[in-house]
Amino acid sequence: MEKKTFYITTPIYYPSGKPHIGHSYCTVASDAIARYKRMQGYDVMFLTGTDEHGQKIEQKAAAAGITPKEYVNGTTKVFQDLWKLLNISNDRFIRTTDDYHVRGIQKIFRQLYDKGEIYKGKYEGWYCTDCESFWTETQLKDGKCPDCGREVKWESEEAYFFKLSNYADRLLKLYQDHPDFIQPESRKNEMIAFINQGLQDLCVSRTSVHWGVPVDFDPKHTVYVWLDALPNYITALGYGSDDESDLHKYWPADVQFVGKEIVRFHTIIWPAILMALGLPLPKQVYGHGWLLFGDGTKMSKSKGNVVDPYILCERYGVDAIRYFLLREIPFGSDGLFTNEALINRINSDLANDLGNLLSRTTAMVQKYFGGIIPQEQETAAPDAELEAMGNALRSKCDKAIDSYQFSKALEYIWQFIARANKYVDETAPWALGKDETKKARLAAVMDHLCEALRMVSVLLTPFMPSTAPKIQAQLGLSAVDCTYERIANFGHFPAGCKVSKGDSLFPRIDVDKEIEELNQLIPNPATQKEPESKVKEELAGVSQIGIEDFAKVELRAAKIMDCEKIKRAKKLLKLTLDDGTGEPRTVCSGISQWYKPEDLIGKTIVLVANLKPAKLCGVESQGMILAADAGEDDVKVVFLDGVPAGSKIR
RNA sequence: CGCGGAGUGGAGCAGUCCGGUAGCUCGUCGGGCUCAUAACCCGAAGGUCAUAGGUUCAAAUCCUGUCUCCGCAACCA
Repeated sequence: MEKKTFYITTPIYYPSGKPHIGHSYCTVASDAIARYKRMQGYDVMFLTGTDEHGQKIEQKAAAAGITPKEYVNGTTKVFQDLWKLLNISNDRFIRTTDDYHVRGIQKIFRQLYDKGEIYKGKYEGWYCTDCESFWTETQLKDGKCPDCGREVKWESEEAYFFKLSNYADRLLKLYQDHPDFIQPESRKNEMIAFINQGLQDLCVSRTSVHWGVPVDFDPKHTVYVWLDALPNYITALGYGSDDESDLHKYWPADVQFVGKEIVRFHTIIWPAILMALGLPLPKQVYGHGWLLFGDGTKMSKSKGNVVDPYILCERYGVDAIRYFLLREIPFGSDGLFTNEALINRINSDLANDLGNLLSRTTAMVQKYFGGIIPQEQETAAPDAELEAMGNALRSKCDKAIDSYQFSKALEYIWQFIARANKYVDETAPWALGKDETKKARLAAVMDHLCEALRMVSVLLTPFMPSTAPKIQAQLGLSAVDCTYERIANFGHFPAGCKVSKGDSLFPRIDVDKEIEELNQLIPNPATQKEPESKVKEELAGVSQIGIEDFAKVELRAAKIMDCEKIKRAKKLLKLTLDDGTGEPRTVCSGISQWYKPEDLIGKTIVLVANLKPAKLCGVESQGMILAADAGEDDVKVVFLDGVPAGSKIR
């Protein structure tokens, strides 16, 4: 009989830098599912990979003086090495630069074009010739290219578009007919709201980006990220190649794990592409939460507050990290990542509960029976409760796993571990050991403890793939004793196992000492100050100007007549100024964080009077006022006292 | 009135859809045990469930207003 299949994917990561703990989180979660399903007997396909095209990579490579391909060869290797370190059991690893993927994408593009799902149109925006980049109005800095600061022009570029706008109804129907398609539930409403705002057709090619898959029938176009990256989930299975057997075997995916920030792409664009191709849709897209730091900020490369998975694995072991990620944070929600929480979990769950249970059990079997539990056993009252819990354990975990509630599954396992520890107390084997007539009872107690640990070890295998075998080795178990089938219920600890006390699974960590050392290794983003060098750089970065340049700036004293918050804006105050001309003048200033309107009314400030007006949050700002960056997160407006409005300042 | 999430004992969370003794983990305090990684077991203290109203016999849970925090969007000219 054919085995049932199970296809699970992670997003393909963008290798423009080193992977951080957030990448690890999603991948470890997927791995646990993949391993669990394999254990249950599924024919599993577990895919991860890297999204290697695009302008950012092109630029990074250029900066490094190497080709984009050389660049991604290096960075992708880092990802692959990390997955190896983290014991990730992916069956395939797709790189969007792989030949088969490129061919698959070209075929998809052509197919959609032939079907009329893709058409040629114009992409418009502000264009910087030097950077060969389009920018939206809002990306511009001072009306100029945010990258190089040069002038930009309103230009249009020929581009291909995917008729995403045609799919709104079908997508809404999809969500309605398959309520589980988007998980967790709360994200679904966001997607519905997004669709109801109106879907635009999607630009799927660029002529300004060269590092990507060329459109084979129009090679000056490069396939843009959506149509390049998303279909990796099917090109990895051979879509568009000579051999599509894997596609037929595994597609549609059973679940696709993605970060909540890309749920939109995976639940709107991706299904629309599949509909256009006439392919079945994934059964579920699961948007997991983010790992946040103690101060609640998101983990990201740009903020430089990346927790290094390598350092963590090196210090605590891979399984401890895997355990923490899956146990601490309910999968759908955001969670805090703190050193304290990590060490606490390791100490209390892994060292005290699990490690210590194994340690005390093996020590006693060795001490009382020389390592082999006698078969002559006598049961007693406390046994029943432990047995009952053991009997229910596997199905409880199955259920939690089926809804991807890792923390729940682990919680059940730990409830059982706690029960086993309590069982030791109830049965007091050290007392039994002193009485020769109680040997049979003692044997039963040891058997129960070893059996509990056996079941635990099997259930932990998907989560902690290197710890589980260590437990089994100390219990003297062989592989055939450690299958999913053999933990359906309690009571199958094999006779004659040679139990021996081994090394501690997880040594206890001295919290205070460790935190101190960690903080030196991993800078705490909450307390870390901006590097001083940056300030110096900025000072040095301003080149000298002549007085004629300064004369171009018209500074005038102006009195604040009125001031109010701009409702839609978080940071902006709208100031009405008397600049001496008699005409009131409106200026916006991003200082609402530091000043209340009533604090400002009546004060006199320095106005940059000849600044080109700009629209901010719908309000035209005719100039700017001077203020000082007084510190890390502090701004002080420059006030003038006793100067008539309109006075020139030089 | 932009969209969304959240406010529950010292900390982190569950419970909210489907009203009915406020629960879990860690921490604190007291006790027990000694097989074990000073681990394990038992017990206790500690919460007006952000706030103000409303519905109800009954509200953390439903409704309305308010405040605060966090993402996203849009702006520190």
